Amino acid sequence: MTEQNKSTNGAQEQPYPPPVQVPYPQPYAGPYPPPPGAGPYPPGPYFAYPPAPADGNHGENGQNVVPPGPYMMFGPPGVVYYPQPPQGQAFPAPPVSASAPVGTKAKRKQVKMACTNCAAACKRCDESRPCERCQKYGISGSCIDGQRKERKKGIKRGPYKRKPKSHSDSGNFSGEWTPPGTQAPSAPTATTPAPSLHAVTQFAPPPEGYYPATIMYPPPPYIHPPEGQPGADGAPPHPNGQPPMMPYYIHPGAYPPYGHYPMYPPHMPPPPSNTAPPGQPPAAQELTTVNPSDTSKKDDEPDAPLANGKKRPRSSKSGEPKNKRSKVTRNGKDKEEEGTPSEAEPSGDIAV
DNA sequence: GTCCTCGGACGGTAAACCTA
DNA sequence: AGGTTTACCGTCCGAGGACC
Repeated sequence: MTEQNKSTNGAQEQPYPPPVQVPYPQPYAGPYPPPPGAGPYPPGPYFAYPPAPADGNHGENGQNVVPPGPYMMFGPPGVVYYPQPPQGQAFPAPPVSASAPVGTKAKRKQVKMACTNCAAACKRCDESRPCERCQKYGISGSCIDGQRKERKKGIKRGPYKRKPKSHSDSGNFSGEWTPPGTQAPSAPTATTPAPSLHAVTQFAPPPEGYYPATIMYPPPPYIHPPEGQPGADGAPPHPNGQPPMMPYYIHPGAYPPYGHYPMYPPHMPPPPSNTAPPGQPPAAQELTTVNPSDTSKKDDEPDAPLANGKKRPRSSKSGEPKNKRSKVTRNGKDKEEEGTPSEAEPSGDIAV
């Protein structure tokens, strides 16, 4: 849960765990799910993120027109109801406290190649040339792409540690997804409808601010529709009459927080003793992947962020004289010598 | 108060490794 | 051969010092 500790992106710090009750103006009034408070668990409301439109509900440009949530859900840990509202109805806007996720921010998007000026100033660049920043500072003439170093070759490595395979075949949602940009199966689309039982890992990663829960099961009051028939709530058909297992994403403002949900697959007995009661984080290992962004930064574990979420203090700030535009790169090479724009930049430094 | 610097977190991706 | 894992290398956020 290191992401929790990371940047808050200006969002207010909120206590952990978040308040149990998140005010919600208009409880969902459809035939399904049942009203809050139906079970021996906190009445919610909770919020979840729908994996994809099950009915191929897409916009004109093929864009997913299902609102990104948050959606309402109810139930005890491990149980989330289908979030679809009744036909023609929309869920009310989430409470403000829930729409400003705790400790989250949009994933940083990098340009493929920053211009030499931006690279030297360690500032955001864009694809255009001259880039926006260079235009702003009137140095368009020197706004050129740098030269990318060739990658080292022939470096031997030790044996790889294979990651445990997730059992998506049996419907288990591992709580992980393939990182975007890799060989990830694409999110369900109009042509590839949302799966319901297997291949639950084929959903897109949760939006920023949401956290993966585990497979979700319908609550006891739910009556499964006949095999292959959509539920009255619009839920997708249930193969073999089994309950749908869908990964949902827990909003940080939800309760219980941070997706600490034990799994109760139908073919497995629920964890007996070490399962925490609703609202309590269960014993470790229940859901290891809690945050999407935690997949990165594995090559240097000791570099983990400080416990308080702050960056470690700068090492060279202790009265050491600043060496203007003399940034030493990771490989020990001084950028100054690589023809960085210390002279390309007119009238001294333009870093912003 | 604004500007500027730059440490280091983060992201992209190629190379090395693994498995069918 | 194709998929997975690792780690190199670049980008750029954001804290904090410098400057006006």
